[in-house]
Amino acid sequence: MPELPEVETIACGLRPEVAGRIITSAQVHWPGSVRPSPERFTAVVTGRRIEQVRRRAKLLLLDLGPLNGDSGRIMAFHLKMTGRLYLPDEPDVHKHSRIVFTLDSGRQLHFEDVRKFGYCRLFHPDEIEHWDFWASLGPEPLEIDEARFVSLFEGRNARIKSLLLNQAVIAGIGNIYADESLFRAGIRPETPASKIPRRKLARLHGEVQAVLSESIRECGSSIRDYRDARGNAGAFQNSFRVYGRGGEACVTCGRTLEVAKVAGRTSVFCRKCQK
DNA sequence: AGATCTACCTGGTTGC
DNA sequence: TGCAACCAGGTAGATC
Repeated sequence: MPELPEVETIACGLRPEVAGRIITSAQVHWPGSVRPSPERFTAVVTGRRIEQVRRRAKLLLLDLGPLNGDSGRIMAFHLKMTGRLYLPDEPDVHKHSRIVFTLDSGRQLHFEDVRKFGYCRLFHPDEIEHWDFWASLGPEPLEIDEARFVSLFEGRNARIKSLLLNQAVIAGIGNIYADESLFRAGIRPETPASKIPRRKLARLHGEVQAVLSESIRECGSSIRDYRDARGNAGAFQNSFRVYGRGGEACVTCGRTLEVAKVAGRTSVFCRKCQK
């Protein structure tokens, strides 16, 4: 389930292989994975140079250069839960390959997605700002300072975990890093943000940044589907303190970690260490 | 404003 | 072994 660190890892892995390369062909194997239509999608991207590989929130962006004097395009991938973007060693079409790009280097770039929740959308550079999802995205958690971070939550009655997961409040955090950050900050996921003292929100700012940075350093977390651009697993799952550990002992106090649904998501926390 | 539910999907796991 | 039920989770959209 690619969140910010996983998408960042994929972007870094992809960059040296695809930046500067020209897309010589694109095949769409599942129409629902692309917008606009597969015919249009293929026609628009073919022949363009991939100029940059970027990330914004959980979106992986490929900036495509102009063709025949037009404005260039942005390809925005959302991997959702099971999406993968990678360069297989051998050209091939796998069972869940939804889009296969062939590059002028001879290598292929695959967008695989078992559950078909992910997508790739095409935009004109000045058009992406009008995309509702893009326009609604909150700040990047690694670029925001403490005061601004705290101000995102102050006076809000929603539960803190719900706000952390809300991409319009802060962008890029999903279930894993929400639970891990809240554990480290000593805050229970169901706590209304307005009830959390300022100093604890300040601490949460530090812990969110620490968890995300550590995970990026470890090339992300691999649970089931996630792999980086070269097909390798990340290692941060070995550092999980609460996610996926319901019923096990808290690493800090030994108490049994509890599981609850908060904001509709499975949430794991320690009743003793998180208040 | 915010919570809750459903839909979108498939594959792995669990339980009988 | 077979098969059904359940779970994972990001986002949109509807409803209260």
